[in-house]
Amino acid sequence: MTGRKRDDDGTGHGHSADRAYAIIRSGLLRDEWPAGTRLLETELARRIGVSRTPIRDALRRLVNEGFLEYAANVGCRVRGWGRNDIDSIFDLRIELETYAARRAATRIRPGEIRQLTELCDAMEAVVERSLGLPELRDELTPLNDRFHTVITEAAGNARLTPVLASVTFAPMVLRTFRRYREEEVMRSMGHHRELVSALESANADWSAAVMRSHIHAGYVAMMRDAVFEIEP
Amino acid sequence: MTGRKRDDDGTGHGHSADRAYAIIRSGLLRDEWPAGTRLLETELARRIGVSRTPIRDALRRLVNEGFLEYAANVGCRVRGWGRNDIDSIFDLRIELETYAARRAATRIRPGEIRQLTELCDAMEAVVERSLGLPELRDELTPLNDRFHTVITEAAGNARLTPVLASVTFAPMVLRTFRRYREEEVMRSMGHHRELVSALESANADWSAAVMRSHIHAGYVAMMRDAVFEIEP
DNA sequence: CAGCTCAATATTGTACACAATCTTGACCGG
DNA sequence: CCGGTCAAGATTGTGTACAATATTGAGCTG
Repeated sequence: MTGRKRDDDGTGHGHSADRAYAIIRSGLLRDEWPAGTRLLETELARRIGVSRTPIRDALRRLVNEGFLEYAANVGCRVRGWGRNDIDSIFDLRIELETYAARRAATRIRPGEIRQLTELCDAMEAVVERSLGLPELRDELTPLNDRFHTVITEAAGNARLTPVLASVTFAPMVLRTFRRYREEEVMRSMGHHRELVSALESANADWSAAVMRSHIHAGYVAMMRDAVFEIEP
Repeated sequence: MTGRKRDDDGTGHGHSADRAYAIIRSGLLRDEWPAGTRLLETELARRIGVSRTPIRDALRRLVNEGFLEYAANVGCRVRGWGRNDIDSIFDLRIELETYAARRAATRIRPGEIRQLTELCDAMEAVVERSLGLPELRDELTPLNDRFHTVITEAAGNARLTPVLASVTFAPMVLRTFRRYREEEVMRSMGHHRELVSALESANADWSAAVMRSHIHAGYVAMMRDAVFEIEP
């Protein structure tokens, strides 16, 4: 890890607020609270062992990132998602990541190509190890994340990275690989290798087309057997 | 100057944080502080007449919207804009608003078409009145904003509106009309009318093409005679 | 019994005091 | 004279008390 002595994402505050943010976010990713649950500032403050002030900062960040919904004088609720949210998010990802791949094809540098290749190697090694144990596939998520981030940043649009981060609805996307069938994992790895080839040959249209296929395939896996809540 | 802290409106429950947010945002849009200026919580609290707590909430929102930069234990600075930022933002607007127009063409409802027509009427009335007085063109901004928002929401993608807002609400986009030449204002009004026609005929490709032209034209006006700061 | 009123309670919003951290500038040594 | 060091001041981060507002549920009314 590089020298990051403190929260560095631009909205971080002090130490307590960061800790509260990390703890609450981790609970949300573990589905600790069902959708619609009110997160009470006092209770969180007691559980985490800080005052309400840093809790409020943490909750505001989680609202901004789409984990929670906020209402004045009422507070925060855990956000649920339905078919409509998944459709919206994947639709936007198709637009934005395809745009990123198209631009990256003519801008990416050799060092970034090398990073992508190494990430492919690492992901395939994880796949190899996880053949009978789907839980191990969770290790793919951070590698896949970095793969896409390298392409996003190679696109050379300063605002694209934060926009894409705000679109990617973490609670949902984080578990994508769990829904994949084994052959879909293989196909995903193939897409990654093909993307590297397309980018390396500076072929913008090819790069964009592979990325579009890649995200469509993820959408199908996400929608399969999905059970959605009733939205009020 | 005119900040009266008691009973500022008829609603009676004006939240201090909302009021602080509105006041600071208004100052930022009026270029009250040069880029790089530190906004001190204590001073803002004194000027606005509330405590630091709602000021901090307002500053967090403005950081999230891209008006300010934040550093831990240092506070907020007014964000400056360079050529790279403008390129990035208009590039993203082209992608996202074109996507919105393409989708809206087959989803927009008669009531929304009517709204767009009325907004065109209102904008053209403002243009008429402002022929010799470019300052009056600032009145176009909220109308133009609503025009684009109607199309964005007609696209039927739940996540698109906040994403576009986070890209578009940048301070410089809000001042676009001041940079337009008179014939460019006319062309912009023409684009709006053409968009309504394209949407009304449910022609997705036509709608997308007009929107793309519309934003390209705005980009050219924004870049003309622009003087950029030296970025650190 | 359904629906409403309204007071008691619970929860968020704000103010303020203190702690932690950064910034500034004088002082010192080379 | 220049650069580093460190203490004093300035500014943000956190804790806590109180005010404003929403929620809840009992009691009332038709």
